[in-house]
This record gives sequence, C-alpha cells and structure tokens, in this order.
Amino acid sequence: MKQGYKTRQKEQILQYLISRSGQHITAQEISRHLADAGTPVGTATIYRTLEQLADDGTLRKYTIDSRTSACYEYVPETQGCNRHFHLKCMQCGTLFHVTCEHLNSLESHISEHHGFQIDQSRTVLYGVCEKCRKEKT
Amino acid sequence: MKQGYKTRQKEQILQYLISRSGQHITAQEISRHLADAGTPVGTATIYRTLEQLADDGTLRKYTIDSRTSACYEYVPETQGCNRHFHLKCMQCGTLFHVTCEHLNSLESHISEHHGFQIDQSRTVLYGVCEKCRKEKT
DNA sequence: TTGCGTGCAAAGGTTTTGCATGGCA
DNA sequence: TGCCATGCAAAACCTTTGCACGCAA
Repeated sequence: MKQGYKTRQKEQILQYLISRSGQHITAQEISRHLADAGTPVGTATIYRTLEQLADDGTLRKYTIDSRTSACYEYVPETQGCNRHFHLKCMQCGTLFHVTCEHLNSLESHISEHHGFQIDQSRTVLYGVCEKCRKEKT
Repeated sequence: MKQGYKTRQKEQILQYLISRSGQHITAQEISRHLADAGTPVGTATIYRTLEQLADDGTLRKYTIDSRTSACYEYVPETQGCNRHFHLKCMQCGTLFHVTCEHLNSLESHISEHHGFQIDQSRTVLYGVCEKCRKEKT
C-alpha cells in the first residue's frame, strides 16, 4: 500500500484529511490549513501527495464542477464498502453525500442489466434539495 | 425563454449543437468548428453564449473532470428526455440513454427518503461501458 | 550513498473579465 | 438611439512540470 518515504509533509496532509474524515477537502484548504498551522507545504507537494494517496486508495477524488477545484476525501479502511453518491442542489449549490442501499443496488443493476460500470466518484446527481424546494414557493 | 438579440454568433453556435444533438460538445470543439467553417467566433462569446443557453435550459452542461473541459449538449424541446438517465463512458465518450424502472424508482426513493428531487435531465452517471471494460484487458 | 521528496517558479489549459467597438431592434 | 453582444487581450484559477537541493533509509 504505502510506498516511498515517510515525510513530515505526507504525514501532515494525511492527518488533516483523517481529522476531517467523510468531508470533501480541496488542495487549497489543505494548503491554507498547513500554512496557518505554521508548517506550510508547497502546492506541488500537496498535489503530488494527494495523487499518490488517491492512487493507492487511501483517498477518493471527486470532481463536481470544472470551475470548482477537485476534492479529496479520506476513506477509513474499515469502511471499504463505504460507497456513496453525491447529490448537488442546483439552487443553493450544496453538495450532499448520501450512503444508501438503494444507490448501491442501482449500481449493481446498471452493471448487470446494462453492462455499464458506474464510477461513483465521478458521478453527481443533480436536483433540488428539500430546503430549496420549500423556499421555492 | 430566449432573451437578448439574435446574432450570427448565437445562431451558429446553437445550430452546431443542434446538428450534434445528443452528443457532448466542448467549447473548444465549437470554436474549432466555426473557425474551420470560415466564420470564427471569439472564445469569450462562445463561453458567454453557452452559459446563457445552459441557463435557459436549451443546453445542458456536464463536467467530467477538472482537467478536462466542460461539455454541452443540446436538448430537443419536444423530447421527453426527462424520463431517462444518461450514462457516459469516460473512455470512449459514448453517451447512452437508458430508460429503466430501477432508475425511476431510484428517483422516488431519493425524493421520499432523502428529500432530494433529482433532475434526470441534468444528471449523468459516469463510468465505463461494457465494450471499454473488456478492451481494458 | 541512493534516489525519492520537496519547494519554487514557470508552464499549461480552461474559463472569466475589462473595455472599446460593433450591431440588433 | 439605446443597449446588448462581440472580440481581443489580459487576468484568474487550478494543476502540472522542470530543476536543483534536501532528506529518509
């Protein structure tokens, strides 16, 4: 799994992601956080580290929109099957992540009946969230 | 619906998208096409026009990856494209239109249990199609 | 010592913006 | 005529790359 040397930078980046498990973090947030903590890490290093971690499965990478930056999320090893989908409200822009049986069965169904393998990390379901629907009048 | 003036540029951009209905087109492709046709249109104009068209629902905008450009797709008004989902293969780029019970029940489920109303016309499920999966070795 | 890791700066690529000009209505 | 639209160039952004130096093993 883990390859390469163990360095202060990698440790800190991973630690931060872990401390915010289940949340979507951007490279920029990591950069800012580490800088604020008085232990800045170069941008290039952050991206390179994130790429590594995403490659070896420690993190998941998500892309919601081209005008937004990519996000990374720490995936606890114990929750290997912690798959979830993303719902993005087109009105308030909020991104919800939802873990749900139904969604996973959808994936199997599509795979079996339509021969298509969905990549949950790239897929976002667009719509309107409850709050916005109500406010919509 | 349609607001603003009618100009040569808007007409041509829309015409091109229409001529390729159901396909995902990037701003760059449009730019190149129009330039080749001897009627170039400025990049800024293309982006501004696409944004407008996407806003008023004439086009749909899709994003696969932040390092890739965004795609736009023409949506015929008459077409009840609202009753099926789109599956896009990230490898060969093919777009599949799938009508399926499961998908519709998914929509109700999300609506009832998660309070989120999915807009099928805006949603694309990304993944890998059967053909590409096999070729992948 | 070996060679991966790091940081800086520069490069790349897409999309947006400022501003003067052009063209629809 | 009044305004929106267009184009060019520059700016913004996010991400990647080149390169010399640093540091883990």
